[in-house]
Amino acid sequence: MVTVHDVARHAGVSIATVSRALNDRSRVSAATRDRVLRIATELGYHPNDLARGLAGMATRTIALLLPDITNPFFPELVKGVQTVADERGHLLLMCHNADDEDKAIADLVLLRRKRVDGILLVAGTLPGVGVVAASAGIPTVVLDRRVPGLDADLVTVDHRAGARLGVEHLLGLGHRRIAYLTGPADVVSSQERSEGWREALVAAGVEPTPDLVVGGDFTEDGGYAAGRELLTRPAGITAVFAANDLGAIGLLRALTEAGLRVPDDVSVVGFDGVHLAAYTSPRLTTVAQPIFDLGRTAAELLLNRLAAAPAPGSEPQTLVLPTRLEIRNSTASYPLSCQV
Amino acid sequence: MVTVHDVARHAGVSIATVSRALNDRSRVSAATRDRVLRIATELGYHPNDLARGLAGMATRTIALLLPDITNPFFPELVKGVQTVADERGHLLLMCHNADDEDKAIADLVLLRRKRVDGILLVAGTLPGVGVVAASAGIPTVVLDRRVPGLDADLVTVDHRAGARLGVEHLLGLGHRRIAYLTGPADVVSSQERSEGWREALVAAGVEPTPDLVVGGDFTEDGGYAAGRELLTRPAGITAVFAANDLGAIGLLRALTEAGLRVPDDVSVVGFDGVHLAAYTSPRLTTVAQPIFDLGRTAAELLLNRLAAAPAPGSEPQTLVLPTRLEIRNSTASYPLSCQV
DNA sequence: CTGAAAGCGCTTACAG
DNA sequence: CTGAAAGCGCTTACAG
Repeated sequence: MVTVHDVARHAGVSIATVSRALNDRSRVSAATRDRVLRIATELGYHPNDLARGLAGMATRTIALLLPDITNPFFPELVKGVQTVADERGHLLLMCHNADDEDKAIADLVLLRRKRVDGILLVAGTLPGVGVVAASAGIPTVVLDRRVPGLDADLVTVDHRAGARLGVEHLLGLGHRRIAYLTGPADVVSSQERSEGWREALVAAGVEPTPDLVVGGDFTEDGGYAAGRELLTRPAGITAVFAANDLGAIGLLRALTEAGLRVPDDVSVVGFDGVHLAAYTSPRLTTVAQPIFDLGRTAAELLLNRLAAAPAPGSEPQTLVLPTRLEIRNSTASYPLSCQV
Repeated sequence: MVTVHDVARHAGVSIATVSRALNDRSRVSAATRDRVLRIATELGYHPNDLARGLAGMATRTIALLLPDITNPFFPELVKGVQTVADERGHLLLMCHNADDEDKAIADLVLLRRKRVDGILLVAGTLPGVGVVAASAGIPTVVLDRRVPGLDADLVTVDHRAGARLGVEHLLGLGHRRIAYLTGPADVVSSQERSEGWREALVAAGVEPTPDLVVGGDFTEDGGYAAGRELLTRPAGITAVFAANDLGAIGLLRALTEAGLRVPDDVSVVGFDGVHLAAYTSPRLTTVAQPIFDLGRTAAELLLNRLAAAPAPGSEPQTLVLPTRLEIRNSTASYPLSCQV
């Protein structure tokens, strides 16, 4: 490995000058800098980031902690983050914790040892107690879901308002008996979407009775099981609002398998707006989040914080991006529908 | 930040002893070691990996380079890799290059600076020339797709044999005019699947004419466009073999939209066996790769290499895992089908 | 079993 | 503008 010493020797300068030429573009003569740079290139010099970090420099590395890599929501989010990281010359490291808080904490411990500059945290089902401690002192932006107790910037959408949007669409179509396919019980965003469903129903004078709620977990499997369960209920359901698209996809399959037609017999609305939702059969009407922008915005917020002078008095920021109802082919008006 | 010096002072020993107690479990008395360990915990000591790496130790970090995070194939692969990394106490870093070789090279350069111990490389469409150079000297295992010129271990499936499996299934059902939905032209695995399709047809006495081939790119969008294109051809096609599941999903949508029924009017076979393929409508018959095991096996191979004494004479290994035909509901026998 | 010292590759005041 | 020196936090022969 070629080091600053090699470059210094070949250039006939000290290692301090090499370092300055490489980093601090100000306090070195143009001629010297050019020569050093040229020789560094000729020699195939690559700075050792470990040494750099040890000597106190930023590592220009941020980490993204993902709770669930299987949900197509996250790849789209990653793209948004990646775009910004690339633009600003930062390396993006991703760690996957499968919604396991201990794994997330372990990742955080290791990332701290590596002296990452900042962290983008998608909270998932994490209660956050251990995570809050493990991320202490590292600039952090939380994505999509709020972590109780974490005093960090947050970028998210208004899940509750989004859910109302979806349910109001169904109400406007004439549906009254609108079931709700939940996400995992301990995920905050899932809870908020649940409240949105409830509020929209109540506002329309419909009682959100327990027989309208069926438990899911944000996966196709969970949505499928929920669909099978719904079919056994004599609830007169004509529409289902699903807490996320992946669950809706599983639900669609259960309904279709049972011989029901969507949207002729039952209407279905999803949440997230993943790319895939445009390819289901029928194409899924859904409450779309600006997923890419969510990632982009969070990354920008983090990198701006890192670039700014450390301002201890600055309040944590919350950015709420808008959702949008994407009407496709899985919803139809009630008079034209039969009941489940 | 508490350092070895703090621990040493509190324990009344030298930093050398602290280091030994922390790492080398042999050359320190049990009593001393226990005391040091206890004090390190009390003080909340966390070793600085930058310093460790600088001093010559392994970083216990491996990186996974992904060409396409949107394809659900990759999340399942990541899970396999992650499992092994966790078991063996390594941090897994993921980098996404969106099939852009320059980005992959940039990642490789940065990862080298960070002194990752080894690399898992999913090659994607990368021609590999620059990548080969950028990964030189770092233990590397290539996943899924061969990189011409890279003298590294390879874990993959026999794409050609897998494709034959899928096409033979259709031939066995009585289909003759079997179209092929390609992947990106420069992806090796896509090319090999294409050859499998061709071979199976030829072996059955069917000529693989150009009007049977339609171009895709492994995405839903590509599959959809290909489906629209196929519909305009007077080729008498009764079945389509798709180079991957995601493409098949887009194809399904184009066919369905045009009023065709799958499998009654057209049979469709995919490739990959992503979880999602069990949730399409109809459920997709596909040539399944052991995706999770692919990731697991590659990670094990890499970590075994890292653990072993550096053996310069050791030949690069190639591990070929079996594919399996997963018959679901998107294929039916030809006599019962009409033509496109 | 344990300590003093050198060294990993860099950056950054401090002088000049 | 430039160099000599100290220091970042660790590990590892080398002595004892």
